[in-house]
Amino acid sequence: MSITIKDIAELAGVSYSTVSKALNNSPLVKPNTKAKIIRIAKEQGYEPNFAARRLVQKQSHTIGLVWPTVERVALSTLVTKIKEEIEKHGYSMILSINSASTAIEMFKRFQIDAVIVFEETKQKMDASVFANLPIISYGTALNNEIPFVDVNYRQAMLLGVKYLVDLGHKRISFVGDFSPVDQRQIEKYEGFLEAFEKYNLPVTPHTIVNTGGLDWYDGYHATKRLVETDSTLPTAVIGSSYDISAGIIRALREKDLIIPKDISVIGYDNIPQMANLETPLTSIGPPIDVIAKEIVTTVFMLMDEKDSVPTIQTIHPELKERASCAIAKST
Amino acid sequence: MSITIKDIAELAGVSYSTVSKALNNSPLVKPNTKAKIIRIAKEQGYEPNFAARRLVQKQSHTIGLVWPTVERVALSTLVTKIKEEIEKHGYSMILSINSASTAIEMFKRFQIDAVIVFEETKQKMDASVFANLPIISYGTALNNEIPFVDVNYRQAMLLGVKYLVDLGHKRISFVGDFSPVDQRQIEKYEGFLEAFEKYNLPVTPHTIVNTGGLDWYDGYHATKRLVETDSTLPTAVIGSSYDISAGIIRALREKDLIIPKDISVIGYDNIPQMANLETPLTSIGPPIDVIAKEIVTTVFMLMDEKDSVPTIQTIHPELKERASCAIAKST
DNA sequence: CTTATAAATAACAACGTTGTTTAATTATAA
DNA sequence: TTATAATTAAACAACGTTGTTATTTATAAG
Repeated sequence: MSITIKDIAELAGVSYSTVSKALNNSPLVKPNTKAKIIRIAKEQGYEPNFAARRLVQKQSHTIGLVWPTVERVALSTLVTKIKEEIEKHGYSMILSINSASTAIEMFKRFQIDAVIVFEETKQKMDASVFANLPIISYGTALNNEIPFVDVNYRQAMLLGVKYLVDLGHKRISFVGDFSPVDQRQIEKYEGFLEAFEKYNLPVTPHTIVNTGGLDWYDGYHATKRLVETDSTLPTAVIGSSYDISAGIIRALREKDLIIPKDISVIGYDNIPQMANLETPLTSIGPPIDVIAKEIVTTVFMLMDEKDSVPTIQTIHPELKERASCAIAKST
Repeated sequence: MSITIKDIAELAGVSYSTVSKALNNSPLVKPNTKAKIIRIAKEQGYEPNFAARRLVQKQSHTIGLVWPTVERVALSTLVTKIKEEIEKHGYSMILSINSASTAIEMFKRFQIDAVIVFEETKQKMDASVFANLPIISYGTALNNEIPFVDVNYRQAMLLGVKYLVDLGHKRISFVGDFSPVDQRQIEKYEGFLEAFEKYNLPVTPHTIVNTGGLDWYDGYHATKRLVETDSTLPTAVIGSSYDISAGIIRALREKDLIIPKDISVIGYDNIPQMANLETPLTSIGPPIDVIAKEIVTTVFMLMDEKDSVPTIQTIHPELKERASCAIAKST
């Protein structure tokens, strides 16, 4: 049996309501008694029962994050950032790796104040599951009722292509996976094509390189194939993700192509790790802290007043210059 | 204001205690009334208040997992497995990426029934933090009071070396990171040396290859260095982790060395992903499900009766044959 | 010295459940 | 019928807090 405010009340010779006030640092109790009560509480190793507290105050000051695909590293940086952001608001974050609906059920048991969902695939979820619960999704729109924080992938590609064009590049390749399951990858691909059209760039058989996967070696193999053809090489390459870009760099280096002297490279995913690659990579996409901040801000807005939040919120990408791009050699 | 059993009682024309019993499927209420109450509850979208329930029943049927280093993929498979194992016991799992002591504080607020800690570095934690809380650690001993599930890395290396020796190999290399911070890596290294001595194998400058890091490219570079020397190549290589082994395979393939015809490879980390590498890799270490099961079993033992659990529990490794080892060519 | 006023504490009613006790109803046997 | 047992439902006391209201005690004003 753990110790309660009643036990402390007894020991201090006051009523338990006084103990409650003292421990909550209420001005309604005399400094003397307050000090004494706090002392006794500490001595006795008192730990508040949060179930009881939550029964009367409705909030838990905790936000739940649903993250069923822990195996995907890409998001882990974002998760960490979101946690930090949440803590700035004086809240805690808790994680579940269950599917969205199971996770939400569990979070409700813990009287979580709001939920953030990272889910790769669109879920059919009964509206009753998230009724009266501030909830937001990132990555995939779960449902048209649930506010959704999105990234403008097309604009990111436009940004990247424009940057390269401004440096004088014309032969640009896109190395990415555009398997039909992942909407985000497709948007990157389409964004690239859009930009290509906009800048009137020449499409060749090597403009688009399909990796067929999202791992580093998928990018590696694809790039290997690209650079081993006899035709003229591109002067710049855009990789569709952090991992793929790592593979690209590896393959280029093996061919003794020097970045950015011989070839320029841009990678999608604006994360700090980009700087740690063999060549620090110029990257596109919203900086990870911007995404984190946006998500967290939206959640808190949602908790304040449900109606003020737009259903879709789009984050705009930025370009972060590092050391992997140079002016195109005049060919 | 959400709906409570009292509201349902009113609607059903019974007392709230009857509603409670009906919803808990107690035999003390007539099937008729029970059905009616359940129907009304469903109609009204009743959701139990778990804070209230927990106030009277002390258990939450949830286990917390502290996992401060989400960025490390290696463990994510294990985390997923542990979750499944916990669910087999009818419990839920919840995650925190905070440091151990912060996470435990939060878990206590949620009346978590037990805690599992994955922590890379030894923590100094006040005993009061985990007093009266079933807690267990994996990976690193947190504290001599907290039961600790360990892996016998030395034995794993012995197993691997023995297996290769039995296949006739004599020139075996160990590719791994033994930076002084990670105790586990060091034990693998020492285990390898121990085995080498036991089987009287010849130590050469290439017996031990230090990667200086745990990423795939660390293994890749190290192996590259190894195979590009002029001296006689080893006939077998042991990689100290999944990622490093992936790098080893890549480097060997690039040198047109065929696995296992030209060279045999064993990787530490007995995870299913080993089968998906370019060459399915024979691996050593406790199978991930065995580790998960051991951890979860220990936690439940701990919840039952605290004293029955030994402070250190060692899991023994196994060798999983796949396609990466062959009989040594007679040189 | 009252008496009004402020400060400090005590008392008590929530919060939404569960589990135990008590009461009311119904069925069964004498 | 009536006493008795079995079934069903109601009543009530927890669980450990917080917040509101009531009471006591100290302080100041007249």
